[in-house]
Amino acid sequence: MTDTLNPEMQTILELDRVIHEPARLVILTVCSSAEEVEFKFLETTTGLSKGNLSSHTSKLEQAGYLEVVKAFRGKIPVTSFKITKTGKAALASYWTALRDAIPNT
Amino acid sequence: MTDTLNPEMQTILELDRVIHEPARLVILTVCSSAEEVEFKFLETTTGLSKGNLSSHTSKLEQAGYLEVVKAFRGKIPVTSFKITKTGKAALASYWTALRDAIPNT
DNA sequence: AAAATCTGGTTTGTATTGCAAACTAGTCTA
DNA sequence: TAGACTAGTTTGCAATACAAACCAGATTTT
Repeated sequence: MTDTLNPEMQTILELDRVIHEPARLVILTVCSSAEEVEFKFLETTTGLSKGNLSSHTSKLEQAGYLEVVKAFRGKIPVTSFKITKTGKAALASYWTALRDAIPNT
Repeated sequence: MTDTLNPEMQTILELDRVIHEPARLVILTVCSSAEEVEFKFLETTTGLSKGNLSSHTSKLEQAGYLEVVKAFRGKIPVTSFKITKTGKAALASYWTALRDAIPNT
């Protein structure tokens, strides 16, 4: 029993809270595996409510992790999301931090 | 591009929020690696404020994940924590869920 | 022995969040 | 042209995370 927390635990305390929220982690991870992802797709696949999804994507946009692309399909508005470089990097180091922290048994 | 979220992402959306909070994850993980852990020890090692630490441990107690042991060392009160069976189980399945969700690259 | 200080926490107040219900803006249908 | 549908945003509220303030008692100082 020492007096210092092991480093992995420290990194957990410093995890990026924007990404740590499960809904946003999923959104970002989905976006990281495709060129561009539509709002509607995220809504149906994640099961998040529109409102909830909207605020999480806004937060990810504000953080600079997601780029929001507004377009029309015919006359119908379609909102899509693209992960940014910053977003990719942040996600990667989030996963890395976690991977290092998980007890390996 | 399908219409179903992969299962790992689903489990992320269902993560135990009591454990997901970084402070509590650290507290619980530390407690899982020792018979009994003192408040003071957690305070100094984690760097959490007393108040913050107090409310997180209360929450873990309410969830049935931690047992709180109140005692005296001489005349000084000492509060210690022991992880419960439920707590151990919850922590284990939290880690498992995460391990399964982490992209393996 | 009174006052001040220290120890070990708990409670309170506040700002931030996560969430869905309600709303907005426009399109399609009867 | 009224009503329903699509695609999202905004609003209101309950729950959090956090530290400042507080409390009970032990110890030290004057």
